[in-house]
Amino acid sequence: MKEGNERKFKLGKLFQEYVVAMKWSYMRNGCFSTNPIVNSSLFFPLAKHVINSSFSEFCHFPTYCLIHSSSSSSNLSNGLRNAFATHFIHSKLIKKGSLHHEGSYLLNLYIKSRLVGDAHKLFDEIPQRDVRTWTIMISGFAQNGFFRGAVDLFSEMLEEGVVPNRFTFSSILKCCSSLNELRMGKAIHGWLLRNGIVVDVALANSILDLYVKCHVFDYAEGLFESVIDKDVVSWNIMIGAYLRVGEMEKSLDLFRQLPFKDVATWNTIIDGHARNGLQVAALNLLYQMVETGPLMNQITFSIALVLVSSLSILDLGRQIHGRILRIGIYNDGFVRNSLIDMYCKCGQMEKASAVFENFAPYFTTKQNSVISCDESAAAPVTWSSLVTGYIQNGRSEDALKLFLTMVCKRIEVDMFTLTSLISACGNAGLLELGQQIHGHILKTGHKSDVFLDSSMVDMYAKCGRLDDAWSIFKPSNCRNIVLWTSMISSYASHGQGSKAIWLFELMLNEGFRPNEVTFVGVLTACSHAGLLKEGCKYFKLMKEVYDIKASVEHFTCMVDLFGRAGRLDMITDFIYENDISHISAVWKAFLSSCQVHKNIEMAQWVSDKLLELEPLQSGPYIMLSNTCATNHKWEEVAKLRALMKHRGVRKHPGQSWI
DNA sequence: TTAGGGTTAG
Repeated sequence: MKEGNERKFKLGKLFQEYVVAMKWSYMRNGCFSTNPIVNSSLFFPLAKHVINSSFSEFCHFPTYCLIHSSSSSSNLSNGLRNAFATHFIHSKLIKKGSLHHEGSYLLNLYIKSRLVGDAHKLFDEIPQRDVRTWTIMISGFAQNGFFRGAVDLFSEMLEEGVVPNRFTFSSILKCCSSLNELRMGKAIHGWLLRNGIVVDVALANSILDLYVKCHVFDYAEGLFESVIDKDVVSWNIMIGAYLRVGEMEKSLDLFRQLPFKDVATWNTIIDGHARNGLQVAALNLLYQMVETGPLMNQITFSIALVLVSSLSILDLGRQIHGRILRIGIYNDGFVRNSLIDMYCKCGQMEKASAVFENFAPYFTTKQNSVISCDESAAAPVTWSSLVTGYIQNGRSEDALKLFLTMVCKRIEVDMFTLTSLISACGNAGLLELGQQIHGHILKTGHKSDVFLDSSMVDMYAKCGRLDDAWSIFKPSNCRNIVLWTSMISSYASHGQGSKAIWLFELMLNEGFRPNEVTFVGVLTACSHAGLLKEGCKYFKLMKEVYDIKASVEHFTCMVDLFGRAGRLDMITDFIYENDISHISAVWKAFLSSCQVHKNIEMAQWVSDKLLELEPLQSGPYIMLSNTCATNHKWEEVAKLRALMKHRGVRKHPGQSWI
């Protein structure tokens, strides 16, 4: 037998053993019936493929198998299949004693199966490691997000005297941009130039990406201009760069100049518009893509669904859902999650949970302890989306039930979910549950997170525990404007105006720039503490120093401020000076001030203004009627009630939990 | 080169 044929024969034998072992494993996991490999229509073409292929192709066999089975409704995880196959092949190679020759193939396979730890162990066992071996390991680390590890490996490699190649550099440059290590990246760029290394397009693109990610635009533009054989990737990087900093004209200019736009070009430009608040333009671009552009991929669908969510066009969302089903990319984790998120944001919780339920088998397989790397990474996002969806749709109870299910199923509850849950506890006044979740966070030793801290401060404050809120805020080492605002607003809502202002001044001293919400907190603090002068000062500061346009919330705070200070006369001037007489919320605040000060004439005038804006709302009638009642004007009260009845305005009675 | 979930006001 010729050497080549012998090799094929051996591979065929190996394949048979593999299939037998795999079947056994499926049976043990109770997944036999759903196993696509036992389906004969798949089995024979695959067998043929493997027997005719080289060893390296054989190593990709599980991936190949996965591509074919991913559109069927297999509930067996891909990662498991890959991991199993990889371990199996590894054991065979050890028996054959050919780890020496085939080591880098196997290493590649471990990386593809995302078994980075196993790959590293194998890497240490391989006796002779060349550039190839090192590069597979380094890029494997980089692909799986272990950027520091990759950089450490890189320096080890240099110490051992192995000379890196283009691929090594490309991987390391990716790490530099992810770690924001501009200096290291620049050093590598310089080294390449000094040593006359041929910088091909791919490598140039890595450098371009580094400069873009590290925000050195002049370098990026210079490099972009100087690269002669630019490919579509180079263009896409530059287009994306301009979009990220809001340079819409520049990005569109490049977009128009580019003759061959690929799917990534379109995805970049559509998403970039959406992220810059230009949703309608993004939608038009999407339509343009459907008509004249390349075929949409799963990323396009994901982007489109996010766009639909922000525009709340449920019909379009449904159409996209249909298209996703037809194309058969329903199993993509991102697409699935965007779909759930879209239904949540459009208030369609039933639809959202239906999509979620369709994937339930993925998660229940955990009982059989088969959950893959891919799915364990995707699952918490999906759960989190649904939990958050329930909370945002005011269904805290459903959210909490789902949370309990997650705990029972031992699905990792990540920071995103915990943040939403804490916020829900705050809104519902569920102090005990909030404390339990807080305890859970402390026990599991999650890292400090500014989102979580903000919602925790808010939760404790809303549940009346200002001291606990402070004890979260004080030691926090990752303060941002939202966290400061939460604490300032907490003091404000507890009537501790001077403390809120003290904290605000402290924040300014530390160099934080207040946003519109911060000023709502500060103005509320002033109004609750009767600090008329300070309130006016900060309102001016907001507009003149921080260039923040006053919104309805700020105006109502100001009206409230004048009202509580008993300066009803100032309110009218304020309303006309700021040209806000068309905003009903302002008049409502005014009316409630009239009620507090028992000023019946003013209340009458204000409620007339309010009724011009909202003739069918019960609020103005009720508030005016209450003002009359506090002044014992019972005839007026009766007249108002009659008028309401005549105009068909109904007041829904309030209800209390107590 | 391109994609998903979280915090603060009223």
